[in-house]
Amino acid sequence: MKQFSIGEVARYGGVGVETIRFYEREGLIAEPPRKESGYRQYTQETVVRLRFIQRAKDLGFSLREIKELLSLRIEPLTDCADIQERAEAKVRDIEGKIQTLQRMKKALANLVASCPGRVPASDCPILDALEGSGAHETPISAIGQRTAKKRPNDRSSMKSTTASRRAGKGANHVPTLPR
Amino acid sequence: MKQFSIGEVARYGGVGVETIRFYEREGLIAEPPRKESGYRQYTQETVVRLRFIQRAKDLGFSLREIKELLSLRIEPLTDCADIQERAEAKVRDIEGKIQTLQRMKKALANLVASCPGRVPASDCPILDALEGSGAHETPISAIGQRTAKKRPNDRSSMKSTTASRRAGKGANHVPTLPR
DNA sequence: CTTGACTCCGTAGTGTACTACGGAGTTTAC
DNA sequence: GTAAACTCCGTAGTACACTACGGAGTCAAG
Repeated sequence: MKQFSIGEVARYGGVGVETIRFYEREGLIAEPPRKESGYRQYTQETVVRLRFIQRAKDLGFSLREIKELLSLRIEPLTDCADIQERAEAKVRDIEGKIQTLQRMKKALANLVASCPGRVPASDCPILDALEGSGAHETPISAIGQRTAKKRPNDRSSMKSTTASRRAGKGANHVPTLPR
Repeated sequence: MKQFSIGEVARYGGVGVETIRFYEREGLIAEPPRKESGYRQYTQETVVRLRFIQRAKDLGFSLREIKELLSLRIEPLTDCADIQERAEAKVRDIEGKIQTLQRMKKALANLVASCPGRVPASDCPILDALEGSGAHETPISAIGQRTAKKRPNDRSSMKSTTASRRAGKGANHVPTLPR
């Protein structure tokens, strides 16, 4: 059985040497046996696995998700419906991102179209819109990707009352300046 | 002239207190004068500026880009064409992202559709495709967002020969396993 | 033998955009 | 007065996915 060094496996797997060690630390690939020198000795299976990882990344899966897929791959009770469900969830995720990007693009394109070009910046409708001033109110604030960041952090659990109060007002509610 | 504390300006600007200090460190907002206590004293202008930042973020601009827009806003020689050009560039950037996401979605949707559902994972066409095996070759590898990461790092300049050698082979070229 | 490429390790760093902390001082409402 | 909320600061940490380093040992080709 042909043995591969880490450099070889990196080359055939389409990643860097450092990345291999990183994936090992993250549990995406197994630590292989070593030579007396301490050099890692891989088989072709690791190359296959690395290519799986790259392809899954290309489809938008995160390393955590890929790790789960890899586990399911060898789980005896798994059937294809489970994998399918994850792929469907990823499709929905991607669709959401596309929607957000489409909204951004549309708003930006409108701003570009409203711009007469050769006027001073002080009269620029794009800047006016960003400033929230100008003749028409462009609803920029409902466009962006400002979703709550998931922070699975022990320390945040003690501050959850603050988060609850904010959430109750709608995620993007900004108070009006007092006059 | 009404003065605002950092908490007030955060509330009206739609960001957190920590974020304000972060923006100050990054140069997105100016450090304001202080009270004797050391407390920051803001004006309404900072609220306006924070809202500008949020709206620009909603449109997909990075903080660095927003900083530049904010500079252009007060630059006497700027005309609107300059702002327009940046907005157009962002539209193109977003279009590229949408394209990539569409390709991902299509590939995933095809995989989902090819899945019979209730078969063992060992016969799953999704996993087969990710593994690069199976009856038909799905071109996953041309889909993803694997662009070269810009790493403006002094230290990388000494290793540029390695990068050059890799680039010359096409960004996604992976050697074939020897048989 | 020599030299250059490669390998090892654990830490630190990159980029992006925040967020939290600890301990101390200040402000505000009851 | 008291207590809670607020402010300060600089550092460290989050998430994500890598990437580089330094110094020492190993390997392979000339």
